[in-house]
Amino acid sequence: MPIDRELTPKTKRPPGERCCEPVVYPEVDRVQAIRMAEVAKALGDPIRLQLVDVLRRHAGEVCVCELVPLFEISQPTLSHHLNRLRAAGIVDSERRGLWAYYYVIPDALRELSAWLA
Amino acid sequence: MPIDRELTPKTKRPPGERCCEPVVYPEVDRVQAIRMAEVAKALGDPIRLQLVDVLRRHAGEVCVCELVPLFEISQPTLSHHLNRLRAAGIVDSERRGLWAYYYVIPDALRELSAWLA
DNA sequence: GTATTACATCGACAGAAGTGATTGTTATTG
DNA sequence: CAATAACAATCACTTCTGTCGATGTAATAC
Repeated sequence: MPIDRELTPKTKRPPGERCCEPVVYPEVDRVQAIRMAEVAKALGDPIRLQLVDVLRRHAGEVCVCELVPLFEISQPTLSHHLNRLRAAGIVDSERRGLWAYYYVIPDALRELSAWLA
Repeated sequence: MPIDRELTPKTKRPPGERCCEPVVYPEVDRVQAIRMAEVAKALGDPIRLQLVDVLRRHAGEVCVCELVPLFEISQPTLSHHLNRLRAAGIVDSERRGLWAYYYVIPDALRELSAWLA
């Protein structure tokens, strides 16, 4: 697939002169990139992505035991995935009696979403 | 942080009767989730995220040797990250003489971006 | 009290991933 | 031709990640 922008070819440097100085720089700084990459990494698993999909449209409606049969994984593994989502700041939970209700933290996905758009 | 929706608490099941049937389901199916998770995973590294940030605003302008000094990693490691982005279908490259020009594939991020929004 | 249920934590394991030194490949220069 | 430059590929190493079985904990039911 060709690209639609003009290439700006370089000429070979004279011997001894090292490669090009950078001419462009990232717009997102390092700290921002680390934050967004952490969120992206947490979403980088199909099960976690579907979990977030369920949770953000049914906050407070589903307990963990209802989530387990949605995926072909064991309960400890699901618990682990929820932990990873929590560590990334994407979800949090509330306990009511025997049941735990997870929900997506509002605006947790906003920075990444804005950058992607 | 409390949630703003009403919880729908369950009552304990009678002995022997196993846990709740799922009442809600993901809206994104498995195949879709695998695709998007693959993209998210590739973005789940600060360097790769900044790489995409540079490339999508300067397609065809930067050769790899200009990218190396932007990050504190070796050239083979940068090459490895570019390979991962390519494997995820996010970027592709074109060779011109000694130089390789990477660019972000149009719409490669669209599905994930749309789901996040 | 005991039994049971929902969920978390721990331990272990295989496979994936990030890193760099070294080597290989291709193209340009002289 | 030889020398050099840009980039990719290989190898080795360490750390991280997904998975499950077993165990632990807290709450409810009897």
